Formats: sequence, C-alpha cells, structure tokens
Amino acid sequence: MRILLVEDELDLAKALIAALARHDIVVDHVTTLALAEEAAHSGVHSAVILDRKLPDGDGLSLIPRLREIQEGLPIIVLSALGSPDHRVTGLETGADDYLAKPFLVDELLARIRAVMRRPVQMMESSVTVGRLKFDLHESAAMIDGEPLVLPRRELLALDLLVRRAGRVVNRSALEEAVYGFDDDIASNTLDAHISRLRRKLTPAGVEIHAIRGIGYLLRALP
Amino acid sequence: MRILLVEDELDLAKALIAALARHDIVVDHVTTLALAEEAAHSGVHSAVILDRKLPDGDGLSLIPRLREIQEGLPIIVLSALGSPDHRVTGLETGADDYLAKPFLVDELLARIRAVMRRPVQMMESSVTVGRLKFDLHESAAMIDGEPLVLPRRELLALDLLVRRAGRVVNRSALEEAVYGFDDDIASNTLDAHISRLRRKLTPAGVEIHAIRGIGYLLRALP
DNA sequence: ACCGCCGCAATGCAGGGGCAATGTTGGTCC
DNA sequence: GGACCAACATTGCCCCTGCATTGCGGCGGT
Repeated sequence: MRILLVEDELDLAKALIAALARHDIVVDHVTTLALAEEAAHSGVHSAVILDRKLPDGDGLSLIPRLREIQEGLPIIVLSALGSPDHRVTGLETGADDYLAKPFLVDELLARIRAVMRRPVQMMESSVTVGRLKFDLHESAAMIDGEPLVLPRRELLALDLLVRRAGRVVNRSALEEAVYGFDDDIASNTLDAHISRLRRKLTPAGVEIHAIRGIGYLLRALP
Repeated sequence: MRILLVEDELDLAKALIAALARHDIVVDHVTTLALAEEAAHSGVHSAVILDRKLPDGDGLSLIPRLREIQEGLPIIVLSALGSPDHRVTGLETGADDYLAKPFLVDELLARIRAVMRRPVQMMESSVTVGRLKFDLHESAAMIDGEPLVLPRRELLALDLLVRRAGRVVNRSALEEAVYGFDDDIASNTLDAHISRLRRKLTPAGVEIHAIRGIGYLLRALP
C-alpha cells in the first residue's frame, strides 16, 4: 500500500513515515498543497493523509481537487483544531475521516484500514470479475444478469474480496469483515464460508485463490 | 455536487443535510419559496429538492419560476404522505421526480443520482413483474389489468419492493418505508404485512423471497 | 355499529453457520 | 527426494436464530 502524506511538520511526518513503514506502507511525503496536487496526479496512492494547516493554505481546500483527480480516493484529515465544529466541516467537505492531533499512530493506522475498506466511490459503482458483477452499493451479486442470492456471511466475505479483486486480502481483514470487531470465532468457519462461496463462484468464472499463510485472492479464471 | 433544499420542517432538513453530506453533497437550505427563488438565481445548484407545504405557498408554484431561472434544472418534489391525485399534479407541473413522505434517504439519493444522470426526461411510470403492474406515480397495483386494492402498509412495502425489483431490499429500509422515520415498531408486524402481501401476489406470478438476516427480494416466479 | 386494517404475540419451521472430523496440498528440513 | 508438519479444503451435523403464519383484539373510518 502506498500513501500520500501532506504534512509540513517535519518531526511528525518523520515519525509517521517510520510507523507506517513498520506496517509495510510506503509513504510519499510532501509539505505543501501544490506539491500534493502534483503528486496525486501520479495516481499511485491508495489514500491521502492531509494536514489542515499548511504553508500554502487549508488542507480542506485540496479535497475537491483530489476528488477530481482520482474519484473515490480515501482522504483522512489531520488537524490541531479538534473542536467538534471543525470536525463536521472536515467531513462535510468530503473527507472520509478526521483525526484530531495529538493522536495515536495506532489509531491512524486503524482509520487508514477502515477507510480503505469503505465503499469509497459513491456514484454507481460495480465491479465485474469473470461473469460475476458485484454492486458495491447494494452489496448485490449478479451472474449473467441473474441475481445471486447469498447468505449474510458469504456476502460479507465476497464484498471485501471483490473490493480488493486481483489483490491479496489477508485473513484477519476477512475475519473482521465477516464477523465484525467484537465477535470471536475459534474455528475454521471462515474457511467453510470461503469454500461455499467458491462452489457458487467457480461456475461463473471466478476463482478464490488461497495464498498460504497470508489470505485469499479473488480473480477471474483464465 | 451542490443542491438546494427547500424545506420548512427543520428536523427533516437537518437529517437530510447530514445524510447528503455523508455522500459529498453540499446542501443549501432555505425554508420559504421566496428564499428559494433568490437562492436559485445564484445558479450554482445541480438540483432542487422541493417540499410542497411551505409557509408561503405550495412548492409546486415555484417550479415554473425555477425553470425560467435555470432551464433543465432537475427538481424533486417531496410531499406529505400523498394521495394519488397529488402525485399526478406534481409530475404534471414539471417536476422530474416525486417522492412521498415518509421516504428513505437512500431512495432520495438514488433519485438525485438518477435525475442528474439523464437530461430532463420523464420518469418511468410503471414497473411490471410477472402479471403485476405497479404504477409508481399513482402507487397503484394492477393484476391483469384489474386494480388490486391494498391496505396502506402493504402498499408502502410493495412500492419499495417493486422499485427495487430483482434486488435485495434490506429489512431496515423496508421498515423505514412502511413506518416512516419516527414510528417505532417492536414486533414482527412487518413480517405479517409481507406475509399478507405474499398471499395476494403469489397467484399473480410474483414472489417475495426472504433473504435470511438481510431482507427481502421481489421477483417474477420462474 | 360494523368492517377492515394493523399491531402484537404464540407457534411452528428451516436455513445458516459454527464446529469438528477428515482429506488434501504445499512448504521445509534433512 | 522423501517425510513431516502446518495451513487450507471439504463435508456433515446440529443448534439456534430469524422468518412464516395465523388468530385475536383494539381502534379508526365510513
């Protein structure tokens, strides 16, 4: 995962880069709005962490432009101004999440993960893999235009797999998606769900490939 | 996207603004026809959501003026639980779509998107599933041309189910559609309505399929 | 005053999913 | 290259939760 960090406080930036690096997140760091916009055009980032107070303006002003450049790009706003009002403004302007300084790095990590998982693109978005079409809003699966009715757990798993189609989804992320945060499962039930999903999807030209020790990968069959 | 909301019920307006904000839609909110007309002159809005019952008159009277100010501006009319007569009037006066209260926020969002997507063009006015024909504006059901009289709750449920025919409607959405925002039901009454609806629709080749843990799905019987 | 809608609750029913047993694959170490 | 182990696959079982159905009673409308 590669993230764009827009932050002019060098100490904080350095700490964040180090912390994110420990979680295998590559960070591109810029210090101004202008540089951020330029960097965003590369289109390689999975999310943006955006400070508000910057040398050349308020980070919020960048949000619409970022959205133009890359529809649905997750944006997390950082701010020293932590009053609730500001929080609302931040979200209304189109950020996906808002974090007041000072914050725990772990919290930021959690938000990044959450925001990545979220259905970011709001305008009718659906993903097609093989003969499977999955509507991200409705969480509805179709095969050849026929709705495919799935039980809840299988649907939750498929939802995440489809969002990351072609990329590896690690096991714990799937567990979290299927069971929620609190629920605690102590067996191979997830495997069972995957197995049943697989049986339904393989005929539609969709493969769920297991990556041993890591997770699963959904892709179209050759 | 920026929308003009003309609504004098402050609670509803507040809820709508918050909901739309979550989808990156900026809302300008006014409470009277006069203020609405003034706001429309700014020309920055992509659509107008217009309540009918307003302190200074019927929202419908504003439609011609809005059309003068900005040709082709999409207009969605809201109205208190509508008698069929009102629905017709709403569309005849030139609104692009018409939504009876209580409605789902999701439904409104869908209409906004739909209305934005296509240039001014009349709405699809009826949906046919199996031998059931449902008029979306009149909220009237027909089987083989014979009008099917339904009680209010069943009609509200069917209305939503038909709009999402072939797609899953989740339970809470149905509850909201049938009971409105405030009404709080603490029993399986919805199930009862569905059951009765089902009895009336199955003979007409329409199935209401339960998706356990999620909701219902209306479709034509094979 | 009657009729029909609707909220409610009791009862019956079955699909879903957690679990575990067993089979299979792939990776590693000698 | 073979043997061992750990991770994944598959399947059957069984309980429980959530849905279906129906009758009852109250209330509102005509």
